[in-house]
Amino acid sequence: MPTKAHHPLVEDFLARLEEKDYRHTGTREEVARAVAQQGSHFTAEALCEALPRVGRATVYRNVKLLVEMGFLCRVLMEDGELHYQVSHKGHHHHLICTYCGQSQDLLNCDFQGLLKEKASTQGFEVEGHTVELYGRCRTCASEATAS
Amino acid sequence: MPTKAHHPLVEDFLARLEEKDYRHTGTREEVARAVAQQGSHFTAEALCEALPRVGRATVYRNVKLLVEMGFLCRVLMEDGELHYQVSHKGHHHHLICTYCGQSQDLLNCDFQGLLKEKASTQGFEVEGHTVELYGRCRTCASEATAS
DNA sequence: ATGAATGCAAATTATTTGCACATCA
DNA sequence: TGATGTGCAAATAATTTGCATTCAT
Repeated sequence: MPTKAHHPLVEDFLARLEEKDYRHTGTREEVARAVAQQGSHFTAEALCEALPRVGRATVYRNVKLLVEMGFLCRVLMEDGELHYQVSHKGHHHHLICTYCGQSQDLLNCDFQGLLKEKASTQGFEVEGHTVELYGRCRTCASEATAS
Repeated sequence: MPTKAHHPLVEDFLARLEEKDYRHTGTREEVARAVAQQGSHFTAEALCEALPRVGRATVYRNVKLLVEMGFLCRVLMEDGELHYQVSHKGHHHHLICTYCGQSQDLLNCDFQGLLKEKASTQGFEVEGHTVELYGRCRTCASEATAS
């Protein structure tokens, strides 16, 4: 018997499960809660560690579900490692700080039109895109300047 | 004793090896040649298959070297599979057709300025970025229209 | 000669799958 | 109850590593 949600992501996930005729289980709620408590981005492994009582396979199955439902998105790190991050709906891109590792979203930035226009000059119809930006965040930038 | 190169990528790679004090071996040349003969993008596995006489580990080691030297770049497919593709130096992005699988480069498209400007409003200093575009290429688009 | 490169097999890492058991509707 | 979900352990897939051997300089 699931507890009250207390977190928008958890609530939305549970609501959507019902909508899609998936079952609302205690384990799914735990996974969603663990996701909500992670930092800006995390690995499947980190989730497993945060959920020692939940089997790895189940963690992976639910992460996949969360991705399919649009609650999580995949983030490819510069070194090729795959991370996940809570997906802010709508177009957005990731600003990944290579100094402290934090990731933030790039807001108010619509490339879709520009991308489509550029690609169309080569006859290519853009249907989707991913953008990852690497660099240093405000904090790390100011620390570098200070020292 | 290595043969004459006959392909810019192979020649450039061999030249750079010397420059960096790596050894110019027959195996390295074979790997470079196989890379040059791949389609627009390929997996490490495909290279291994094209080079049955070369050990997997060696293929991986040399792919890594090619990436470090900037001759190859990683391409993340929509399904998460990692491919490689010959890197056209300078900024460029990939147009990956999800219908036929071909990848082409998006030319004459400099986002760096725009990206930096947008990110700077959040105090983020962009140092690098990746962009992958998914959609359909000219050929697949026209086929879809025709049918 | 001697240190780097290679091949092979074993080790890792990340993820998926089969199946018996538990749980939700 | 009856299907869906879960845990576990085994299976896979992708990549890396250890080490004896080979090769380039």
